[in-house]
Amino acid sequence: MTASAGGSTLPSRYDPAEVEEDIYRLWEEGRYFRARVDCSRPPYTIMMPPPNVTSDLHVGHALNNTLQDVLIRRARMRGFESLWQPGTDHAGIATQRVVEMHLREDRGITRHDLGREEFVRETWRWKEKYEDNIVQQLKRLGASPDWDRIRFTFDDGLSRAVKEVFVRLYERDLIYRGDYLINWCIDCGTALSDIEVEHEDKVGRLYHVRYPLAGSDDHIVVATTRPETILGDTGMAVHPDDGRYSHLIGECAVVPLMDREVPIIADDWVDPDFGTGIVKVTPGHDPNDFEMGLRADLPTIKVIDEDGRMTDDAGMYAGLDREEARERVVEDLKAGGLLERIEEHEHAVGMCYRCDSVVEPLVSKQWFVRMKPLAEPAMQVVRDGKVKFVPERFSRVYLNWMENIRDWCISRPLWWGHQIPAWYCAECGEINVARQEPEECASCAGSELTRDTDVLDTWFSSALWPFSTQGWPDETEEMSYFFPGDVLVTAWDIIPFWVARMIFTSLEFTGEVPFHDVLIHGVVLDPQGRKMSKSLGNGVDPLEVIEDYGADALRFCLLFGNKPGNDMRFHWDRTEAGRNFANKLWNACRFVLMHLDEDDFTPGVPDAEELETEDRWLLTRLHELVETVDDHFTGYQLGEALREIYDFAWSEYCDWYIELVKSRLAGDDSCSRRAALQVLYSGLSAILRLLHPFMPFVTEQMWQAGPESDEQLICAPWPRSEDFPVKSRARYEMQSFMEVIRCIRNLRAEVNVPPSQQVMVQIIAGEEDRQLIGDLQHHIEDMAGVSEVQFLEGTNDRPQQALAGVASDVQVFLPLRGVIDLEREIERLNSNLTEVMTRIEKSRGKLANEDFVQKAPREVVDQERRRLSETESEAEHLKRRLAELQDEG
RNA sequence: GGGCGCGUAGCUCAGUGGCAAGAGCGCGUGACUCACAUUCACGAGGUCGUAGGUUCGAUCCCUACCGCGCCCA
Repeated sequence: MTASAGGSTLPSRYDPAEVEEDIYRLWEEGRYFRARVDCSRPPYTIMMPPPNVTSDLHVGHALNNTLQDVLIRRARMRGFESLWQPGTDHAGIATQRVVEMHLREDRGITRHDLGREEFVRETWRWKEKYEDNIVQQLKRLGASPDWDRIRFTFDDGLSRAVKEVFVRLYERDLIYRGDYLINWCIDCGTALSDIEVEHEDKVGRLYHVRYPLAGSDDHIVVATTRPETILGDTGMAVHPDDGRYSHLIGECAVVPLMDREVPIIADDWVDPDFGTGIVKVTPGHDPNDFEMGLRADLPTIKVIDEDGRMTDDAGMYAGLDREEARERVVEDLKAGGLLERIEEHEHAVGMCYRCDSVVEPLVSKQWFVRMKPLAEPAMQVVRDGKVKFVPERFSRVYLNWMENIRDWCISRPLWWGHQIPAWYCAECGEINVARQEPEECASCAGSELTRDTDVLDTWFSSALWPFSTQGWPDETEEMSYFFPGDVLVTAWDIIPFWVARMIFTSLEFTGEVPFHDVLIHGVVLDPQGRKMSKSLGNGVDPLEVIEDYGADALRFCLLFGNKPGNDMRFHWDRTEAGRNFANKLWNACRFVLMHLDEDDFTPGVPDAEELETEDRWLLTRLHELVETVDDHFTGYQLGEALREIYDFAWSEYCDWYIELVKSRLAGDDSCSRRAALQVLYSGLSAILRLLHPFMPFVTEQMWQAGPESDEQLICAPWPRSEDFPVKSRARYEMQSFMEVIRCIRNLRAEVNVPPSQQVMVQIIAGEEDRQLIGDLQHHIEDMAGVSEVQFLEGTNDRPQQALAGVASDVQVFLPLRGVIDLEREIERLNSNLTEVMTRIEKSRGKLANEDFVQKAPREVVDQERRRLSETESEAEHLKRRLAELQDEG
């Protein structure tokens, strides 16, 4: 693959399937993804959000990783020592569930048939398989992380970090164990943290129940949506300022069906407007009631157990399923005349975010992280801008969550995960938390120690990802060089799950933020705007897209027109646009290379005196393009950056510049030809380099066929705007020229002159324009199918049988005797004139406004004046032409 | 109840306090033009959700409202 291979040997269509695998191998063999500690260079670090080993990747992962790959590839080209840290997540409960399902379906057994050790071994096998799939998928996508550094949240090193963090937090009294109200998913058989519960509004029933007052014939009425929890009531509550009930505070009520006397207390939390203004307090099964119970020192009674059955404390309802119990309780209340009425009522029901079943709040002995002291500094770094969210609004989501944070329940009764490093002493009951299994109890020296069987919430280990992957708790070179990371790229839905937790653990254990920027992207939805899900079967498999359209097309589709933070719908249309664009580039490259082979060629920008107008224009535009693209990158506006490059490459480079230089390439002037080639190649080279982070395969493939293939594109230097000289005059000239071309093409189309038919064009223009057009005359002939350009004096010999058009102060005539329909021509010119006149009116209106002229910036006013004078001359020319035609007719 | 986002061309979406507001797809007309029909040229299509306000100037900033979606409680 050298320069001599040339463009002519390349097929006329880009076939991604043909090249992607080879190109990826080329990068891997060149070890370009590798990041080394190199203090002579600045580092740039991105931590890949580790995908779960539960299953293959979906397009959401494709978006997430494409964004990261774009950033890391550009950083690499800009000379940073760029680490993209890859890895996967053991995803405790999710993985355990899929493996269990697999065992059930394939072998008809449960995890209990295997036993804990064997089940964990089985799950490791699952992990190996899916991690491998995930890696293969990422490679197909073109992702360029440092594969040598791949980590897993459950590997030895990370497990050591998890243990270390647990022990230290315990020693600092930031982890504790106790009986508290938690969310329990009966179907998953596990505790859930607050954020794993989703609230859904459902229409249910509100039962108004009579509670007799102790020592009185009177009763009070309480509204509840969960009558079965009456069995666990240990108090009643009213708002302290609620005058209706102040006399009841301190009295007792009798819990129906249980004959238990419970106190009536006052608590601020009670909403006087809800129901009757009196609530029952069930500390064992409601989070708010639990808090109230603590405040008023009420006992806690657990009437529903972890299987969803009523406990012995539920009296005669013991053993019933909670649903059955509800029915029975309602019947019995009715029978006892204690049910006043039932009404329909909409209320939020907590559902497990994983299995969608109704969560049971219950009191259970679990491990917790004390959040308040950890949250405070984690909020501060965001308020101070040490961690910046893009878009900024997500910092509010983060702060809002942190402000209302409750202690984090971290224990899970699972087998797949980091087992909690706590041993209980059979003799004295002491909890021994240690990095290694203790030989004896620290308190009583007893030797009978049993380890807690629970494991930690997966997110506990994910929270350490930014530093545990770098060798922490050891003081590694990596820690001091690559940490903290530069940017984290993730979807908004895991800000609380993951982003927040990384920030506070990182601050607690390293004293630093884990990353400086957080780029938030949206969720990829199906074409109808629904979330992709397995149950709907509307998911899009990234591999399928890659196979049909190529990885670059998929990446294009995910990036083009996508704005940070906004969700996006997946559209095959856009994938097709990506494929077409790749093909367009491919062909542009073929064209350039085809001409490069003919003599030896050195890349570079020619001397100023060798440049033609179009060359100066292209170089100027390249200068602007690089600046704009860099600006967009600074703001993480990757979609906009891509759009800029796309527009430039397709419209300006291909449609205009290439067309303009064709004649020079075919001509005899070797000096002009050489200059054209150099500018042509400069443009192509810049486009390939700018586009490489977005569409790495096709760009690398074309680079390999070009004259600089001794170096791979992946490590070629990122373009600098100062490499391209700016000539604003050229931009102005080209604009005028393009207007003239469009005008001619327009007139031709007006009367359906086919491209094959050459026409003669007559032009009337002022001295300056005439000079300009004269210089570019040959281009006009090439690009508008013109056989000859004649310049006319404005006053005499104005053409009669001709179509007329105006571009600013230039009048263009197509003398087409015989095909002109006078009526239609007059009509057309009239409608042009009307449009021009409205513009003039608008412009004059503005300039007539004193305030505008005085207060608007000088440039804006000047620009408006220029615009007016141009439009006025257009109107003049149109009017004159109309007059001529009307005389004729 | 609190917070957030969205509403711009037929569809999906970008965008900006000041050009005649853009793209992709779709649509209409013409062309197999020697890099590319996964193409080229030309065109149609928008009161930038509604009503006020700030401003010399608002699609953009502010307020209210309507419609859609999301998050938190």
